[in-house]
This record gives sequence, C-alpha cells and structure tokens, in this order.
Amino acid sequence: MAATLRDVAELAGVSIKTVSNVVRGYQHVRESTRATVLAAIAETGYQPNLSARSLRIGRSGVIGLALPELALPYFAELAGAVIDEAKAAGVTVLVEQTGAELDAEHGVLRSPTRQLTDGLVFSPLAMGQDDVDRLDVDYPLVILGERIFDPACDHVVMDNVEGARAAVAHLVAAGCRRIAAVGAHLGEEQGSAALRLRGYREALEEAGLPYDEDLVGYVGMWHRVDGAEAMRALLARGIEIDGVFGMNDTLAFGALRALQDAGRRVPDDVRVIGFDDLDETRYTAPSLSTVDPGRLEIARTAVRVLLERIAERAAGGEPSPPQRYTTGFRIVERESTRAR
Amino acid sequence: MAATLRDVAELAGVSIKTVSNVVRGYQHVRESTRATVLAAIAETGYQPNLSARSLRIGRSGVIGLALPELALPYFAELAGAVIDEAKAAGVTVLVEQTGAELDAEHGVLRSPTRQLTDGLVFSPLAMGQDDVDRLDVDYPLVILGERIFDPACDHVVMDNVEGARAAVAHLVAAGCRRIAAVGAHLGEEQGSAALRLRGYREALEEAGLPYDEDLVGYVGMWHRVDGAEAMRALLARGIEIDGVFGMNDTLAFGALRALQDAGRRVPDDVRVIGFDDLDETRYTAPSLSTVDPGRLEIARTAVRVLLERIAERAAGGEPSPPQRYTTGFRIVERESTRAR
DNA sequence: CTCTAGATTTACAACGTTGGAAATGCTCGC
DNA sequence: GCGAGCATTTCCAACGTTGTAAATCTAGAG
Repeated sequence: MAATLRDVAELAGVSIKTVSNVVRGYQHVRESTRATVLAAIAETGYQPNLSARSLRIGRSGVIGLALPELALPYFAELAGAVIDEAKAAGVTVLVEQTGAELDAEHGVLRSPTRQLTDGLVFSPLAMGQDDVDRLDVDYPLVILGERIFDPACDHVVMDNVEGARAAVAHLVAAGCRRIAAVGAHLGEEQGSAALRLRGYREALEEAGLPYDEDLVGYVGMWHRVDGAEAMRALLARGIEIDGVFGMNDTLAFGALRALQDAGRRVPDDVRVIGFDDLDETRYTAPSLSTVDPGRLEIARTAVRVLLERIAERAAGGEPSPPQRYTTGFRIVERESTRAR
Repeated sequence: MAATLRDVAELAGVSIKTVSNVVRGYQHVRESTRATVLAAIAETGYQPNLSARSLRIGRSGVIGLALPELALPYFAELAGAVIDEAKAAGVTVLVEQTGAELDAEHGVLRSPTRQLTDGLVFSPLAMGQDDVDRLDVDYPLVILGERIFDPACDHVVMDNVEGARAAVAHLVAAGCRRIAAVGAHLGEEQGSAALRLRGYREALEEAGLPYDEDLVGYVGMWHRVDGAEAMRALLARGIEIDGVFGMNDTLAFGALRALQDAGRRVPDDVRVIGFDDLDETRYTAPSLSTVDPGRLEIARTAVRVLLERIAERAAGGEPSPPQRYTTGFRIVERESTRAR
C-alpha cells in the first residue's frame, strides 16, 4: 500500500540505500542524485515506516507519559506541556493513566508498552518508599513529583516544603493567625501532601503560631469535592479560622465554595491560597492566590533529561548516576488573599 | 539486552516459532511444551518486541488522538475517556495537540506519526468545509465534533443544535425572556459555535421570542477569558439581560464571573447555562447548569468505531461506507438556573 | 594515460517477529 | 507391525529499515 524505500529506489533508478541516505540527510550524495530521489519521494508520497526504523535502530521516537488522570487539571496542563516539549524535540508522547492506583502504577513500569517507548516520564501518586526498588528499571525513566527519596532514576521535583512554607507565610503576612490546611493525607510521610504539610508547620513555627491539629483537614483524594468536604468538616468543628491553605488549587476551589456556602466572605473573613496555578485560579470569584510550581519548567526539564538519557544509552558507555532536579516556584497573589 | 524469542527458544530447547505460538496462544501446542516455554519466558523476562511485531503484521496496537489542547478541560476529560476506552480494548494512545491551528490540523493528518498508529481519532477545531477533502486519508480515521458535513470518514457527533435548543428552552422555562448567547464565531457556518447558535435561534423562535443580534457575544476562542470579555461587552451595551447561554462551560464560567463583577446576581437577576458538563460545573458558585454531551459515550463510540475499521481493513475486503454516529445529551440543572 | 585518494553508490546482513508450508511425531484401527 | 490422519513442531521467507564494508566512479597528480 504505502510506498517503501524499494518503490522510491526503483522509480529513481538508484539503490535502496541511496534513497535511505537521502532521506536521512547523509552528506555524500551527489546533488543531482539527491534531486532525482527527492522527486521520486514526492511522486510516491513515501514516508518512512517507523516500525521498521524502530526495529532496526532500537529506538522509536516515542516517549511514554504516565500520570494519575487527565481529568485532574494539574495533570492535564502538565501533559499538554510535556507533549509540546516533546514535539519541539521531534518525539511523540504515548499517554497512560494510572488512576493513582498502586497496581496500575506498578503496571506502567512493566507494561509491554515500554517496548514501544524509548523512555518514560512518570508521575506516581500511590507509590511510596516501599516501592522504590521498582523504579530501578532497564529503560530511561524520569519521575516527577517529590514522592520517593533516592530513586534509582532521575527525578524532577519542585520544592514542596518551601512552596508551602511561602504560601502560608503569605497568609501570615496578610494578617492570618488561625490558618487551616486542607488536603493532608493521614499517615503519609513522603508524598506531596506530607511535604506541603511540613511546609505549613514550618511557616507557622517561623511566625510563632501554634500548630493545631484541629486546623488540619484530611482528605482521600485531591479533587474539588474533597476540598469542599474537608472545609465543611473544619467549619463544623466551630473553631475560629481566618486563613486556608489548600494543598492544591482544586482543593482550594472546593474549600472556597464551602466557605461561601457557610456565609464566610473571602478574603474579608477568611483568606485562601492554593497550590498549582491552574488557569482556573484566574476566574473563580474571588480569583485564587496560589503557588505557581513552574509546570512549564518541570515539563521542559523532564523531557530534556529523558532525551539526554536516551541519547546517552544510545551512545553506549557508562550511564552517569541519577540526578535530582529542583525547579523554582513563585507566589501568585490574587483576590483571595488580598488585603482590604 | 532484552530477551527475544530466540533467547527463550534456546533456553526452552524448542524452535523460535513454537515460542511464538505459545506467546500468542496458538492452540496446537502440547501442554508440556507450553509449560516449558512459559517457564523459560518467566526466567528470561521476555516481552515481545512490539516494533518487530508491528513491522511484521502491519499493525502497532497504537491509535492516535489529535485534539486542540489538553489545557482545555473538555478535551482533557475527553482524552482521559478515550485513553481508558482504548486501554480496555488493549490498545494505547498517542496524543497530539494542534492548538486549534489550521496548519497543525492539516499536519496531524499527514504526520509521519501516522506510520506508527493504526488509526486516528481527530477532533478538529479550525478545519472547515473547505478542508473536507483532506479527511479522505488512507488510514482509519474517526472525527469528533459536528464540524464538517459528509466527510469521507466516520464521524461521531452529538447533536449540537438540539443540545443548544434544549439549553435555551430550559432558560425560557425558567422565565428568561432576554437571553444572551456567549461564544459565537463571526462568519462561521459549520462549527459547534454556528450549530449551537442555530439551536439558540430555534429555541427563541419556538418560544416566540425575537432574535436580537445585540444579545450575541462573539469570541475568538472558547477560553474562560473570552467568555468574561464577551459578557463584559454585552453588559456594556446597557441592554437588559435575564439569561445567558454559554456555548461551553468554560465560556459560562467567564460570563458568570463578569456578571458577578458587575453586581448581577445569578440566578436571581440572570440565569446562566453552559454546555459540556465539566466536573467543575459542580463547584462554581453558583454551580452551573449545563448540557451533558455524553463525553463517555462519545469516547466509547469513537474507539469502538475506529477499532472496527482497523479490524475491517486487516480482514481485507471492501470497506463499508463511512457513517455518522450521533450520541445523546441531557440537560443538567444546577443552581445557576434554579428558580427562586 | 595510469594511479590514487576521496567521493559516491551499492550489496549484504541483520533487527525480532509471524504466516505458510513442510516436516516430524503420535495415536488408533486393522 | 503398518499406515492414515491429525497434532505438534520446525523451516523459510518476508516485513522495511540501516550499519558496515566493499564496489565503483571521479578528478587530479604524475
């Protein structure tokens, strides 16, 4: 059906290899030959068979991206950025969803699909320190999110503790004294939730404010509904609250809604800050202050590092030890924490 | 590096083909042989080389999904659904973004990546009737969204006119008489915007309400900011408005925000309805009434139809003519249109 | 006019898999 | 004990590409 090198070669009256050389831009091809071949390529509409190329050279030009779910806006925006970065580098992206389930997360690491990708960018949510050995795989792997310490692969993270600390410090600077944290995971020690909770505690400590367990809202997931429920539960305790740190924007949206339902004005009565800088933060009422985690930088770094690893492996030789890349963040002040 | 059929065969003391037969579940393999081979597979950690398989059989088990951008929640949720459906069917999904740019949309149809996918699910946004010929490609293609009439490929759509009509009828039933439409595209005749505008007009006509060009808000894109700007422009005209039909939820979110900024209460002063049933509609204040376009059904249908086409083509024989599949919708009433 | 170095082109053998056909082994009936 | 007939296994030749090495060509030097 589709034209092959053979068809083009026949039409151009040269060998298959010469066509291949032209296609791949090999230097030593006579200009006249190149022209003939290019004409034949245009006439036949030839496009390289990527499966064959992949089989021959051992690389596919495809990278995998595994993440919890695209329905979570943070991951959707991250995926978009990864795909754009990859495209700029001439590779395509195969996306897999894990649903944040442990089995599925283990699964993507060993999936037959890995045979089709040159490497994987993986954002685990369920895996913890116990699973760190599973990350010692024989293909290039970059993990995202500050979840597992000392993995055997490259690791791109933002500084969750510092980001959270800065967010809470921002609330403190705005005058808040009774600051709730929404989004903690019970018993977690390694994930984003634990790290952001740590940042929260550190900021309180720095400000000389007490840490009060009653001000911590625990949730199962980081969906909007979880934020709303946790906020309602906090309000139901009847304690005083004048600030809310949502561990991500989605939780903060839910919290915002619950606060408004309860008749609390934001930012007049309660100031709220989130984490992620979703596009949406600009359009809620009030617009949401947040921590911009540098999604673009994360995506760019992850793709760059992964492609470097792939190139390194193609070149042979000893691989350099895995590295940890920390990206910057930035507090974005919007209406939800603005002083009156 | 990775084990091949040859390695397994050597270890098991059988021929390569026998191992292949075991791997692919061929019937006539003696039970004892199968056991030996399976043991060898386990020991070597063999996984089929998908590039080689793909080259040999001419199919890769990968489908493409091309859409405007994942940062748009509708498409993110759609992509998530497509990936889940594909996974259930044992195929993986390669995602490409077009940014809703015409060149990029033409590009994905001819991209070398098509050599790597067995077919494509494509949601065009910029292409119009003029480009319909480009959809006559030599691989299985399913397009989404009611954009192009009579394409040479399968087409999964929801009934935009009916959905919009029902949404506006819902506003009318709630007592609205001066209903604005936010999200029209100037001069467009084929896209979702044009169809939803038509539904809007039909609903007005049915209700015996006049169509007033002053009530139509034109936008460039369907981002939140466009909805907010269009709404502000409408309000600036100083005309009376008691209902707003947002052509998608994102536009409606923006409109909601602009209304509230202008001091209009929703739903008391103005009722608002959107289109798409994004997760977010449940969590805005007020929560947003909307049209549920059956995203899941669209995704399921698209994947099913595409896989059927792929199977059909693999079986050889005359392809059946392209079909159009229309999926259902449903009005979801939330606070933004609730009567007092 | 011949020789040589470099430029250009080609032949060949993989990459790992699977379809088809051929080869071998086995069971059963006589 | 011998075929027949089916079950099981193997052999061979692709799929389309690229790396290597060898073949051929060209131009300039002698």
